[in-house]
Amino acid sequence: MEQRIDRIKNQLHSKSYKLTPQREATVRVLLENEEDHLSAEDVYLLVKEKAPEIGLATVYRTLELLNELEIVDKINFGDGVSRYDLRKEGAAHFHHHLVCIECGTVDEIQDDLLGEVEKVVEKDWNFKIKDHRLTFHGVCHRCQNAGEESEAEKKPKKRNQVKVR
Amino acid sequence: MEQRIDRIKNQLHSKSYKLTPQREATVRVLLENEEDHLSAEDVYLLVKEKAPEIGLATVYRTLELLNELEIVDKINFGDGVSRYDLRKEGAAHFHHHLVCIECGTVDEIQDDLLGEVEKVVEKDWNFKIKDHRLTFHGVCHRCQNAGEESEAEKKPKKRNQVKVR
DNA sequence: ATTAATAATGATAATTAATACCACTTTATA
DNA sequence: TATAAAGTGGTATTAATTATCATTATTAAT
Repeated sequence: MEQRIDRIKNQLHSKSYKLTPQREATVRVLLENEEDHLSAEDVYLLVKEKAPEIGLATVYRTLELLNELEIVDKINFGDGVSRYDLRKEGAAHFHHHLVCIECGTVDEIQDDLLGEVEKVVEKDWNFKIKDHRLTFHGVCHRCQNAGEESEAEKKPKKRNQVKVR
Repeated sequence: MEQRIDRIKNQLHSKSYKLTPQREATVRVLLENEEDHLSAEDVYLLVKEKAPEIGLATVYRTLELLNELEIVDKINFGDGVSRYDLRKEGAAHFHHHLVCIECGTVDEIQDDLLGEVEKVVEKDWNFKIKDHRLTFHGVCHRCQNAGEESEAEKKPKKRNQVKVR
């Protein structure tokens, strides 16, 4: 965790930005909720718990900055809000997502599924790929088994689930 | 064109919706601009040229309806507006997009690039895929050749290009 | 055909995510 | 230290979308 913060600090410094306390608090929230897909509002509320004096505008600015530096990726699952997803360190490509249309959960796929596809696109369409977004919408393994599931096994819904309107 | 409208009319009727004059005007705009990726506002302005009495709310409602019936797909390229894209008739899957970060143009890929990938996802993640979104961000063939291009060849920018903030 | 119920529309108000603005504070630099 | 530059917080503003509601079609029932 601390090493991760240090590396992010260096990334900022290398572009002559500072890791201010507000920015650090924001980064910590992102790290502590790495498996989630938080909206700016979500991040704001979580940061406020630890640093109540922070302003919403600063959170937006920080997320925008982190996005420009490719520390986070801004994604949109079609529910009206942008969400911010930390890039995995050392990942060659942005990961993919599985959005469940039943429960709203978003799972991540870290595997590079698009290697071959990207070769085809670059060659056949003469398109220089810089980034990609791949999201599948469907029914997750949990909801497929929902009938067989005992009451005790049912996981509570999380507050920051994606809910497509 | 007329046959296409007829089939859409039937799709609506089969779910007991009517193809009202307003809905038909909206569908016509979508058909006449099939290669574009219009926002609701874009559609509204174009419909208004032919049927000035139409209201913005009706356009939004119609697009929402067409989306539910899977006649159009609602997509978001990260520039803050939803765009509406007609499904190709008989297409097994929603097509893919190439968004140019230089000129903002969106090109479409009709080929099914994800057949194998989807098999893997369904099997390895036990995820029942209903839909997908695949977008590549990068530099289009036109912008890669921009230097070699003569003044006369430069195409004017289109009004409804996607411009990522 | 007339009426009652239902569906659809248009105008506009309300909502909400995101951005702009501006006075103030902190940090770096001459 | 002074002085510029960078960053922040609060709030106003913008802009996309949705909600509301009175009015107008359309359909179904009598």
